[in-house]
Amino acid sequence: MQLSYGGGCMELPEEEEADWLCPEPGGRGSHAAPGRVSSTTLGAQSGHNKTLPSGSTAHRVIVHTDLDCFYAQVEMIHNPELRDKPLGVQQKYLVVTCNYEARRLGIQKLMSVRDAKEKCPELVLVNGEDLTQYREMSYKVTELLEEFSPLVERLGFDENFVDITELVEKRLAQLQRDGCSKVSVSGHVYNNQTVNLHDVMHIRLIIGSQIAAEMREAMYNRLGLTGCAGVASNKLLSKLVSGTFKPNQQTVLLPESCQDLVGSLDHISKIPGIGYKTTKRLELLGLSSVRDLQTFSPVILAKELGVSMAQHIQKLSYGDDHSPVASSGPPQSLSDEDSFKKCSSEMEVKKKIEELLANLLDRISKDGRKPHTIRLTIRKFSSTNKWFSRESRQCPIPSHVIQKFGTGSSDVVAPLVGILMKLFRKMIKLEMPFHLTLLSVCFSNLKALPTLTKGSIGFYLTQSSPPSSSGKKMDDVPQVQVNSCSFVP
DNA sequence: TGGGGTTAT
DNA sequence: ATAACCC
Repeated sequence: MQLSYGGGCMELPEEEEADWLCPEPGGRGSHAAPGRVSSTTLGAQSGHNKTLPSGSTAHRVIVHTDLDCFYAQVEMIHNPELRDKPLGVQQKYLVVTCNYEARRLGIQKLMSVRDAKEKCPELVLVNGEDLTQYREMSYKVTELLEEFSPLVERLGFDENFVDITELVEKRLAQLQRDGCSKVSVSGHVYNNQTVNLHDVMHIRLIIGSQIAAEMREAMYNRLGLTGCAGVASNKLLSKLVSGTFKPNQQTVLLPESCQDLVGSLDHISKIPGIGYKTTKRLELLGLSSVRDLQTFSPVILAKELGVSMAQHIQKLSYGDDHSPVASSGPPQSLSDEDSFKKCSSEMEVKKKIEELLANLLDRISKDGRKPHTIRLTIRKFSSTNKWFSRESRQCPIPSHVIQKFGTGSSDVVAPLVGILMKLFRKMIKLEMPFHLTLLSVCFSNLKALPTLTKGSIGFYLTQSSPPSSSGKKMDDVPQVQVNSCSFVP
């Protein structure tokens, strides 16, 4: 089967199609009570009816989406000439991602530019150190997915989790009302497992696969982006299964294949949530396969990692993950960083900080919210270094500086540079030689502007004393400090 | 090894 | 403030 799109065709695997006889079309209680997921009654096969309480975590349908080589795709949309060429996106000395043309020629993610050029001299490289266009496209994707369900959680710039449980229940109810005829899976079924049309969870997941296909179609038609999707009953599983058929395909996991999926991972470090450090500690305990972790003594594991961590990762090893899809909403922090070979004088530091700050101020003004905390992070050069060690200092932003954020051209730069240089001196003694390889500035504790509702104190204060638009001599005029009031949202 | 992000301690 | 995790 092929789905055709504006710009071409996308291959999708065959549909598995079958009749699904609806036990109880349109009958009793087909409308869900507000606040709860609609009851689903299974006719013929079940001896007991099942009801999902609102917020139940037991029968969720989760989609994980994962764009194909995201940065490279954005660059190709921007410059279609690059379409048919091997393309890599470069940050400093690294090719951080590349298109599939380049992958066919042996280029891999995070390969050094040296190795990449050696492997493939025709490789076209574009600089991807400025993330602006990627970030913008990334949020367009998240917003598109939010049209399906408000429960969308971002993971990096190119992945999202969507909890579509309620949407699935609606469609299920609609199918039953229609006296439904057919339900067919979209995309792959993990393990080629046979769908049991008398199993409601199978039906839910199949409906989920259709929704996932609609999501991918919308991403392609409206944004020009291709990607993978995985459908399963929790975040962990949806993420693991989305990667099983790689470029631009989707896969649904039925519950019976869960153990096969986690068992297919060749190492515990492949479980999302088990990172570098935990992997090392588990290896010291002699654990390397997922089965090793599943069958290891929980008591001894807890002695090494603490009860909480131990229970958490052991559950993960079974494919158990009850963590909710937490809507990301707008970002919690905005940061800008730059790495370099060497920075060793206060003047250079100040210059870099001013650059980072200028970019951040631009971004924060578009965001609309105001940061109440600022942080400076550095990385010191060290040959024997534990290689990624950063130090940071943060402080509140004075309220009189916060005021000046939204208001266009006001001079917020000087006081912030002052603050950042003070933070810098807390970490670096200027009388000692230093050698930095990274500087980063971060705005956090972002607060929405107070909403001026009729009746609020803020409303009348700003009505009687509107902000001056002169922008220059605001310091002479006593300003109403709306943001520092205790009634901000 | 980049340039971002998040949550837990 | 750092350390862990994710991409």
